Amino acid sequence: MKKAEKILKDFNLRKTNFRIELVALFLDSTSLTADDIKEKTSATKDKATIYRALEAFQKKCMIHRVPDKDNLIRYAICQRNSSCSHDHNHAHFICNVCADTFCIESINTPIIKNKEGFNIKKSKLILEGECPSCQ
Amino acid sequence: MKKAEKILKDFNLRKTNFRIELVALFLDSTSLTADDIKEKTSATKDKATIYRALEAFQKKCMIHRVPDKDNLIRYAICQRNSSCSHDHNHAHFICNVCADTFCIESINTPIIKNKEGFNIKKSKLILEGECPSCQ
DNA sequence: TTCATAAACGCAACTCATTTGCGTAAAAAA
DNA sequence: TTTTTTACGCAAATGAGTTGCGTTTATGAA
Repeated sequence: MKKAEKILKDFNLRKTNFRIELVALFLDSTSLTADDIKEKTSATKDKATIYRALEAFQKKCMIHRVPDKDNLIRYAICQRNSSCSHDHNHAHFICNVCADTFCIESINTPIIKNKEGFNIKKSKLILEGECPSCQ
Repeated sequence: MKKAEKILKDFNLRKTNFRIELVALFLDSTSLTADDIKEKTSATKDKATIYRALEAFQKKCMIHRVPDKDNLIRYAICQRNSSCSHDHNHAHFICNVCADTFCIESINTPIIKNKEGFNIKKSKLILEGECPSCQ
């Protein structure tokens, strides 16, 4: 069994042609939008199928949402698998050139004390610039 | 001359009824979406006018874009005016209850060294939780 | 292996924020 | 005041994402 199929099995997701291809694509990509997926997969051209697959993957925490340069829906595959219990407390980097978003696992989001009466429960850190390939 | 009118003059923007009302609304709000503006102003009901006013204000750096809970276009008035030269290197707080976005001027976005080959030019820090009024 | 069933697919239609075109109205400059 | 420039307001367009629904497929039980 290929790696993509094993992942689907581990996350208790059905192994359809499209979803197998999609997982393989995630394994080979830093992050993906619906449009990226449409371009880079052969199996389907239907956006509803794409969005529903993304939603299903995300519910099982196989992928996680990442920020996008143009506010599109964009996901990256989770590095540490396991169930949804693991945190996604790493920074994200958006490349201004290729518009891809990268997970920077070596930088954590800061832990910030409640301030000025705000009850802070979570923080997100988004970095911008040029990725290694685009400099 | 009222404060709103002075601001428009200072930023070299035309003083129309709607824009005067809109500046006054910004002065009285933490942040605003197009929908907020539609609800809270009397002068117009037209969304094109609203979006064009926001774009014009932003180009002169009278207002700055802030993150939104639902990825809508949302702006806040700039605290330190002056031309576009001033930085917006403060954190933003999104309230999960009222969905408003607050500028937290007392928290700066972190300055992060280039890492793993990424050329980091800018950072954004987004906090989430409950604002003082919603706790 | 076959059958039943729950889930995924594919197509079309829809929603909704935001944008654009264009003729008219109103500000600012001359 | 006249001219020029910009803003307004209406309508139509755009485009990402969603939903409905009939059909197909994967899976698990018999």
